[in-house]
Amino acid sequence: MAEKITPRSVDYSQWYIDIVLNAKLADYSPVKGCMVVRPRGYAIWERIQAAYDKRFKETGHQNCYFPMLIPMSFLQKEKDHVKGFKPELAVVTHGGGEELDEPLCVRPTSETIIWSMYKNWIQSYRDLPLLYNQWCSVLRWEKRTRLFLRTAEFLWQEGHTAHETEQDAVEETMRMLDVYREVAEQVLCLPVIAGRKSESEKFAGAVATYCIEAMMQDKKALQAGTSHFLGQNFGKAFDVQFQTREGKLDYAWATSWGVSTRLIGAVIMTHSDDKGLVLPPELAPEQAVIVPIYKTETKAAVLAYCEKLLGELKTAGVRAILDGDESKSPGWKFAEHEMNGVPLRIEIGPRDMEAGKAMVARRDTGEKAPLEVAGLPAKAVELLAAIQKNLYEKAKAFRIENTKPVASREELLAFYGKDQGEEAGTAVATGGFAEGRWCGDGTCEAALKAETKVTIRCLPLDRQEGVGGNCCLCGKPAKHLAVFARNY
RNA sequence: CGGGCAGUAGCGCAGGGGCUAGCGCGCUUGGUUCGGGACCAAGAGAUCGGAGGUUCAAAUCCUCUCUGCCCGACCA
Repeated sequence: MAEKITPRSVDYSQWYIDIVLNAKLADYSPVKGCMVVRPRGYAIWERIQAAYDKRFKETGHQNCYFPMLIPMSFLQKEKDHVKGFKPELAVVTHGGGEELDEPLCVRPTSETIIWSMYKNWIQSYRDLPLLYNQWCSVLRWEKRTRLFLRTAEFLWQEGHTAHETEQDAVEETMRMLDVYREVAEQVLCLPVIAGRKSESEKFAGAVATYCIEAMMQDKKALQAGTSHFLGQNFGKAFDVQFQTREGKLDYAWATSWGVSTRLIGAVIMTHSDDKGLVLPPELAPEQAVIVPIYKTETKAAVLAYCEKLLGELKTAGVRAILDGDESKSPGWKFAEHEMNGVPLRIEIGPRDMEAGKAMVARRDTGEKAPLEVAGLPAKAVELLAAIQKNLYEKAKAFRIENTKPVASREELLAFYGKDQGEEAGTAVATGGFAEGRWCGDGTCEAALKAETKVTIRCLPLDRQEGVGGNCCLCGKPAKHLAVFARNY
């Protein structure tokens, strides 16, 4: 099939949709705002899950499962929480043909139902910490949806922990933020900025929200994961009291943290090009594809040569496939596997066979070179590692290139261009990340957002020491170093 | 939820009151091909997004509705 991908320079949004659809990662569902994750997309999700789940276990967490339906009254117990989520709730009012006594909402997140249970399970400091996680889907009635980036129902994981002390909970919040950062960088090749959210961007019900923010190729920011310090808000709302070491009563301290299938969107928008999907080898369902090239009389020999190599690649730990489809020409297969983001393509024809070689092409750089087939499996492992590294480095260089320190309002406005926003159909934004000092006043931030749609993405954790000078927006003394950007 | 655009075969499109709804790609079958999206031949595939209405006659006109995309408002 000759589907064309809209080039990024023409329409970035359409390019993204073209990739998702053509690479068969997901499709629209009959239900508005929902998506079907297809096997190729789900395989990527499984790899993301595996990487995170391993680290959750290593940091002492256990998986569990809580119900999808939550009594409406539970949501109402924490006032900020209900205020934040009410507009996005789906509510079940009937069951078995009869109206329910109490409506049930489909979880938009599970703090409330989980803490209603924690009340029963926590009596003493000896019961703490409670370190639970669940992989599930949640539903938020979104007005405007985009495949993977914002859908009504999405897959995610939510960690919910209860602690004895404030310090323990804060440490947990930061520990999981660091797990998010590490996997994003090492496995997804996403350079991210770890930071704290401003008050206005905080999770409904949290004391503090921390996040990892990534820059997409259109220079907009994407929140890739969040970790919340919930204080005693839910402990109090659900009356989760425990006896302390001193014999007194105290409310449990809480955290929650989540990453979602949005990460797949982040990977696509960070690495892919106009030929299609580009995937970090660690995430790629297939890491190498062998494309045999033969004429009728050379077919058997070429295929045998390919089969042998395929076996060796697998033995070396490479997820390799042989594309033996006889109804497609080699050229078609090249384009197809590029569309699908297979990191390495190995072309083998009679000429290579005679020379004891194979033509190896890298998806990330497009480089193509004949390699000795004898050492190829080991070389493939090296190349995959090199691609993994290159994708991260390239994305990081792009972010640095498009990050600018700003000292004044004028500089900031100039960075984002006079005419704010994007024209329809030319969705590559001006600007990028602006780094500026900030007074910490929410009105300052709100005014900027109203005028330019630029918001404070986060206050980077490692850049807050000795922030002096004045707010780049209002000129008053600054308290923080902030990263500004337009965002998804 | 507001403004704009679009829904006709799996995909991309044409047809804008009239008789059997076309085309390209893809798909099926057979054959020839095979180093960057091959070719020939023969086939299959559509209640024209849905509902209602106007009419002798509706894919085509009218009303409502659903879905997607872009822009805005809202937002983990």
